[in-house]
Amino acid sequence: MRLSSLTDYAVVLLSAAARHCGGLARMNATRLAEETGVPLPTAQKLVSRLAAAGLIDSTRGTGGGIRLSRPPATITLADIIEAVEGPIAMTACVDAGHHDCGIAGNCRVKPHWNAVNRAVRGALAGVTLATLAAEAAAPEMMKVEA
Amino acid sequence: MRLSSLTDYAVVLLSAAARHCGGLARMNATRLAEETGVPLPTAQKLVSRLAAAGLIDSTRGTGGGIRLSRPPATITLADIIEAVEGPIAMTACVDAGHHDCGIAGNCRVKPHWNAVNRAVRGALAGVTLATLAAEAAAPEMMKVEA
DNA sequence: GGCAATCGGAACGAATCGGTCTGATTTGAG
DNA sequence: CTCAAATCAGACCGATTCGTTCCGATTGCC
Repeated sequence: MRLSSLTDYAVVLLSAAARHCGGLARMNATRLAEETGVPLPTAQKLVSRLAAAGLIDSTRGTGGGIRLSRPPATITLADIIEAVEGPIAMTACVDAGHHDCGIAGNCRVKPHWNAVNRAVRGALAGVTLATLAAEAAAPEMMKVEA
Repeated sequence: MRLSSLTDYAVVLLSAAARHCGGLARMNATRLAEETGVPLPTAQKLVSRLAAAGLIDSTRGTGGGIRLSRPPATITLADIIEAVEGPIAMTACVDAGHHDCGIAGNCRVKPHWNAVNRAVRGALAGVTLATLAAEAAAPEMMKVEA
């Protein structure tokens, strides 16, 4: 129940991009890496995936770079996670294409997984990049959940 | 963003246990494995973890077995996930004891992760074992989210 | 006191994830 | 028009984690 560190990096990179003129200015992966501390090769890899998912527009060549393809308020955490890790499927049952579950017919829990899936995805879709890029959080958010 | 297959198995096992006399009758790992299709060694391992987490009471020796330590309605999906996978921490930042994040001070996203964490955990805590063990789901729940 | 059955922990193998390197493509200057 | 610099894009390799399997410790019955 932990999202990969690549996803964490992706959020950091996108937040940094969003903070620069609201993401309208053209950035490149190298500068984003320097600014955030994310290793450059990793940042390049993430840029590729995010571009493939349509979250950012990338332009090659000298003077090229990347840019958010949508306003930060319309990019949700669920979008970012799906772009980096693939579809949000809590169990293999839910993921289309994986029907090799040994339990199969006996599994009486399977019908409930989709509801769980939607609940989690809904929670993630409620967080936008605009929120994540905000400078300071409310004090209550600073408290570490023990 | 997918919970491990062990967690999936744990939910199946606990649901099966809950269905037998509301979990009051004493079951053993072998029978649960036969009934659900979960491999026996895996079921045994899960029983150990669930017992260590206090979700079930286990008794060794001939005629021993396991039993839910609480009513199914008071056991949430979040409890099961934490028992099998450990604390629900979406990022390494949130998990206490892991402070080796290379970004550290520069990371302006970190304050927001706890809020995300609580949102996801809240969604999981809203699903109880009693719900998961119910025989049939509403028709809308059967629809696969493409 | 011996035996059988059960849970509990430790070791092995496999798969996925993260990081690095090299190549293809485009723009700008000369 | 040609060359060169800069950028994104894809392929390879090592490392960590996950899942499985096997063996030992403990308990109750005979």
